[in-house]
Amino acid sequence: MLSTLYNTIEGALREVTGRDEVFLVEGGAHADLASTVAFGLAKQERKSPVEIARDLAARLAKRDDFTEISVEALGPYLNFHFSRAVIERALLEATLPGYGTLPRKEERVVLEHTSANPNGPLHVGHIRNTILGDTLARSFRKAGYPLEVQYYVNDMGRQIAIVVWGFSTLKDTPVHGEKGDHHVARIYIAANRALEARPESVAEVDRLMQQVENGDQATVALFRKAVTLCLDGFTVTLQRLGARHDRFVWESDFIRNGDTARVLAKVSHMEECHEDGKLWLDLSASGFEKEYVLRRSDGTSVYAARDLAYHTWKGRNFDRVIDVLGADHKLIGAQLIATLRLLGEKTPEIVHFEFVSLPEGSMSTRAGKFVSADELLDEVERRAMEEVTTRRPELPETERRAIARSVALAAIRYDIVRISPEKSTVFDWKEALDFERQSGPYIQYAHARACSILEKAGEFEECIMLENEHEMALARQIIRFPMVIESVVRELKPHLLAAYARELADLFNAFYHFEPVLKSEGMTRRSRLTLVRATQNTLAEALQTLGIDALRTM
RNA sequence: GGGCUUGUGGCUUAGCCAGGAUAGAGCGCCGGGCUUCUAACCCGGAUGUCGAGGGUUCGAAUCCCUCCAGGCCCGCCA
Repeated sequence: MLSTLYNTIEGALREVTGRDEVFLVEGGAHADLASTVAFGLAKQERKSPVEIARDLAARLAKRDDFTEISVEALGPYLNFHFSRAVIERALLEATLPGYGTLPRKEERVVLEHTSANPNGPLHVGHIRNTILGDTLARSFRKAGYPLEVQYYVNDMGRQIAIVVWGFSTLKDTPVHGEKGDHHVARIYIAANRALEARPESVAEVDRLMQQVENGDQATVALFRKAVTLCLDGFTVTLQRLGARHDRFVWESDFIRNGDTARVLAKVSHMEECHEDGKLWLDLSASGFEKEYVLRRSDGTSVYAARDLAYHTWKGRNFDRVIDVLGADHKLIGAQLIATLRLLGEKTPEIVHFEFVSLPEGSMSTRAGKFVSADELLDEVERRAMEEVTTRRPELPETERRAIARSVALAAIRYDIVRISPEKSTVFDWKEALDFERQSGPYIQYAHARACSILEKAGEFEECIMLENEHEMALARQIIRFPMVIESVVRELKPHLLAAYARELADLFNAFYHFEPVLKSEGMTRRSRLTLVRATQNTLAEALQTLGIDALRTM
C-alpha cells in the first residue's frame, strides 16, 4: 500500500522534472518522503534550488493522483506527507493476523547457513552465522518466497579424518551426560595434540582421507558415525536457538553420485584449466593470482571441487542461491563465483559476516579455545531465570522457566542480529546478559505490555482517530513494516528488521507513558485500543520474524 | 608483501552502496519520575576534530586518493 504511494510520487517527480533519478528518500522528522531533486536541477536551470522546489511543489499539488498526498517545499527540499486517511487505512490492516506477509512469489530460494564442520560444538562465532541465516530465512518466508534452508555437512574433510583417527587410536573414557558434539571436540583436541607429538601418524590420517574418497566401506562407516554423533549435538543446539534446516546435504554425496567427477570433467575442457599432476584453474583474468586447485596429484578432490558440484546442483534446482558464510570464505567464495560464471552456471549471493573473537584472542576449536553455544544458552537462561524470579515470584516454576528460556533466546538472538555482519566483534558476557534497552527482552516487554492492556480492555469496536504526535509517530512506524520486510530480503540485511522492531518498541513505550488507554473514554479509548492492537500485532509479527517469542506476559 | 574489510562521544552501535535539512540510538555518568494500563519502563542533561591528511562538489560521516590502526584471507586444509 505504501509502496504504491512511493511509486506514485516517484513517477510524478520523473514526469515533472524530466529526470530519471529524483532522489526520493524517507523524510525522517520532516516528512513521510522527501526529495532533493531541486539541487540537481538548480545547476541545469540556473535558478536557485529554493525557487525550483517551490515551482515543483505547486505543479505537483495540482495533480489528480495526489489526492492522498500533500506536498510542500521547505527551502530546497520537497516534502511529501501522506493523508491521515491513508495512514488510518493502513493501520487497520496492521491489526490483522499475518500482517506484513507479502504476496506469494514464484521464485524458489535456497539458503545455506551455519554449515560448521562437525569437529566440535557450535560456538559463539558459528551462531552468528545461524542467527543471521535463520533471520534471513524467516524474512524470506515472510516476504512470500518458497524457501529451502540447507546445512552443508563437510563430512570428508581433514578435520573429520583427525576425529576418526582419534576415536580409533586414543583411549576414550566417556563422560556422563556429555553431548555428542562436545565429545567429538574432546577427541579432536586430543588427537591434534597426539599428532603434534607424533608427526609420523599424519600419514595414517592421509590414508583415511584417501580411503573415504575411494568409498572404502569400513572407513566410510567410521566417518559417518563420527559426523552423525556431532550432528546430533548440533541439532539440539540449533533447536534451542530456534533455527531449523529443511535439509542436511552431505558433501560426500557429491563424490558418490558422480557430480564432482562430472564437474571436474567439464572444468578440464576450460581454457583456464591446467593439469600438471594436480588439476587447477588460472583465474588471473578474473583477478585472482593464486592457482585454484580442484584435484590433488594423488587424484583426490579438494573442498573447492565438491563445493563447485554442490553449487552447480543448487543453481540448477533453485532460482536464487544464498549462502551465509564467514569472512574467511571471502576469497574462496569469489573464486567459486568466478568459476561458476565461466561454466555458465548460476552464481550464489554470499552474505559474509566477520569474526567473533574472545577478549583473550581468536577462537579455535582445535585448541579448545571457544565459548560454546550451549554454555552461552545455559548461562543466559540461568540469569534470565533469576530475573524472572525476582520480578514474578508468584508464578509457578514451570512458567518462570518457560519465560526465562524465551527471554534468554531473545537476548542472544537480538544481541547478534542487531549488529551489521561486516563488523568484527568481541564476545562480551556482560552484553550477552543485558536485558535492557536495545535488547530482545526490551522489545518482548513492550509486546507483553500491549497484551496486558488488550486483555484488561476486553471486547471493543475498532476505530482509528489519531489525535496527537505520539499516536501519529507510532502509526507511521507500524505501517512501515511491510516495506522493512521487503528491504531485508532485497538487501540481505537482517539488522534492518532488528532496528525496526526496537524503534517500534521505543515509540510504543513513549505512547504508553503519555497517553492513557484504559482510562480514556469514547472514541479516544477505542482508537487507542485499536492502536495498541496494531502495535501488539506488528511487534508479534516482527519478533516472530526475528525468531524471538512474542511473550504475552513476562 | 598483496587482497578484502572495519575505524563514528569513555564503551557498544545506526547512518555510508544510491552525497543534501541540527550525525540517530543504547550502556555508563548527572538530575528527575512507581497510591495511575507490567519501572525489563519513561523524561531531562553533559559528552562527537564521524581514524589522519588531501581531493571532487553549491554541499562529504557518505564518493576518490594517500597514510595510520584493528580484523580476515593469501594450503595439492576445510
